[in-house]
Amino acid sequence: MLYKTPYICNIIYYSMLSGKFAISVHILTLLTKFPNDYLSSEFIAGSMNLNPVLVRKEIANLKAHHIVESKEGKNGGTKLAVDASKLTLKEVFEMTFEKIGLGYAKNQPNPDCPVGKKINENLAVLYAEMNQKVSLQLNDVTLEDFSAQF
Amino acid sequence: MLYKTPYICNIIYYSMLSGKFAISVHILTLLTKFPNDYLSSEFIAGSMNLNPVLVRKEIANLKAHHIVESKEGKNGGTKLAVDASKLTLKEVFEMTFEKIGLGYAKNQPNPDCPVGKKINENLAVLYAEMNQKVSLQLNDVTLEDFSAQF
DNA sequence: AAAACTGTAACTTTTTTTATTACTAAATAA
DNA sequence: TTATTTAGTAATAAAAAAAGTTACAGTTTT
Repeated sequence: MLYKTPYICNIIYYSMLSGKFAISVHILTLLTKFPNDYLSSEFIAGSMNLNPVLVRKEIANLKAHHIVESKEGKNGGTKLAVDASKLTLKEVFEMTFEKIGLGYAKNQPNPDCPVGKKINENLAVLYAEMNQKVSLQLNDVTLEDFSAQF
Repeated sequence: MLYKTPYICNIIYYSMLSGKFAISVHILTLLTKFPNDYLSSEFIAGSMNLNPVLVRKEIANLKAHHIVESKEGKNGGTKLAVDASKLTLKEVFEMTFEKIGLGYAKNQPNPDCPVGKKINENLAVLYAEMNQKVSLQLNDVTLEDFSAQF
């Protein structure tokens, strides 16, 4: 009897690409430039010099947000599912789960120290304001605007 | 004959702490709270739950910018060298070499693709504007303001 | 002279990111 | 109807980055 892998993944493992926003914007710009074609992950990966599997993972996220659609099989690929003039970079920003900020120390600070106890909370307030300002900025740039620069 | 290490380091190796800004702000807040004491790296590390050597490395950077001073030897440590009401978080931001942004894809994009060729340049323009807005925000917060929250 | 610090080099370990391999499923075209 | 191309995704491996550790020279203070 042949053992067949059951094609199930219990461990939810998702590569956390460091530049998710940059990668998503790159993908979306390409799709905007070729609005009538289904672009393959291989082609997109070629423009980004990135592994095609990682491109497909990012596309999976964009698909979950219904801004692109894919077609499997020969001549398959991905194309834009929305109007580039209607999609703002703020929406892309939110889809990539990214947050602006200047980081937190990795370890949990000492709760017995008055500073340690509240440092992350106070930094969070500072960073929240940053996010608000950045969101306003990104809300003014549509994918069409951004793509028109190329 | 005993071999003695020559106390020279040719390879410039500097741990690139991910939350340099957060760590520096934490250190500076502690120094502001205890303006009359030289705080040891051990003490600071205890509040941050971080290795003392890493604290000393961050302090080295702050020293290079002349905003703190250290004293070696017994009862030594670090204290603020400037007025907390004169130092803004924008200055700290700049000292930690941090830049706001949403990242770049790690690999160099394909220069033969019109999008790959210009993607980083166009993202940089976007990010530059973000930095400007964030700088304006941080310029309004002094170390004294921030520390007063604790 | 002992003790308590800073400063910093040289590793080591851990964690995070990125890449690869492998295979299922789907769609197309010859 | 069969070969081919493509998406989707699991599992693993490799590479890179971050954090931690050890060790010790040099400084002050007591």
